[in-house]
Amino acid sequence: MTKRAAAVEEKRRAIVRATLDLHAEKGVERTGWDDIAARAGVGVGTVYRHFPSLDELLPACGALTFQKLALPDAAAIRALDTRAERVRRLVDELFSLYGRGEAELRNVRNESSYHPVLAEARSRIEARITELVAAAVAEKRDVVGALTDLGTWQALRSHHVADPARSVTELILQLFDAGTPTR
Amino acid sequence: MTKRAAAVEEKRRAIVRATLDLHAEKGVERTGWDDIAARAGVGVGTVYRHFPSLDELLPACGALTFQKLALPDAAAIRALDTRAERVRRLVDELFSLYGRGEAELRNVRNESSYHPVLAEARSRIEARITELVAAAVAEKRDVVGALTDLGTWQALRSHHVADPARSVTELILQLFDAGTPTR
DNA sequence: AATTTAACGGAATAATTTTGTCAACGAAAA
DNA sequence: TTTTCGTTGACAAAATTATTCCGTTAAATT
Repeated sequence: MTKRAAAVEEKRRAIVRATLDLHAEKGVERTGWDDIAARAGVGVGTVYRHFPSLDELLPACGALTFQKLALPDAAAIRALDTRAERVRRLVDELFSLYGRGEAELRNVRNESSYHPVLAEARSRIEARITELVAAAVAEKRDVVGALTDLGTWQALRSHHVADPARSVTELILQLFDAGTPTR
Repeated sequence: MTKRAAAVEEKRRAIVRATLDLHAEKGVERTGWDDIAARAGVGVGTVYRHFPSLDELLPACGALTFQKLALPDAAAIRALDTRAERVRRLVDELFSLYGRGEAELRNVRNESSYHPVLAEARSRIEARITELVAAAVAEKRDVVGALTDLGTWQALRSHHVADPARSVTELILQLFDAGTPTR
């Protein structure tokens, strides 16, 4: 009873992967069952057999997504001795997170308003990011939070800044160094 | 023939305003004719009489929106003598633009992919912003562009930074001042 | 005042999209 | 060989969205 089970599991995986792809491409709301079936190379009936409703499908996607995101741990940052090190690490961790989860994070932001599952994912993620920032700096958390925010990263990205992490790290450190603020 | 015409014009205005409100609230795609009619306090038939299709309605909204946005003029920035002044002015202009057109600019970004009208508006807006940045600084346009981008502004906003314009202006000026970059 | 004209409203209808089912099929398991 | 069970995709049901139509109303015209 194993060849069969393997095939089933494979289809299940294909369906989840197809769903994730489509979500990344056109968002959660605009992704329908037929889309998923077509993309996964299976019949609609099969999709329904595995996931009777979005309440089964979305969590399956969510699990994979969180696995992919691999939210960084605040302890690793807190453990570092100097602020400069912590900031550097913070920015590196966050920006590589954004890099590997760009589409997912975008959807979570854009569609959380009308989908509870996404709203919950969003607050989980944002809570963790807040922790990370708090672990890195004790002051100016607002500005640091903003400079390491997804929105800022996207801005750096779309303006083709060569090394976003380096730029932001330096900006933040200057922010603290600045004994005599310019002007 | 004037009392009638005035009433008609008033309805027309109500419809456009309702549409803009709804777009701001839930996006263009999720706004339907019935929504618009209800919000404007008119019948669906009336909406159709004034705007037979989205091809009439959206441009009407667009015109009002661009009027509201009042895209800043690059010449005003270029005319300033020092870089510090130009940067300060750039940030002020852009951030107040973002402040007054937050919802509209968000939609233009989020929905430009599936609506040509929005795509065109987007490129018009972005072209102008690029001009403004170019008028303010000759070097590091990428980073300056990023730091004054809508995404960055939204990040500052959501992180409750007290005075986003001041913060960013200082960051940018430090960026140029920094004789000896930190570390 | 009577008549014409044109906008209005919104129920009714049509079109589209989305969701969900099912009987026939076929390959693995018994 | 027979049974079991996942698969399929055409099809039905439902929900959503778009569009029309005509009776009503009020301004304009005569």
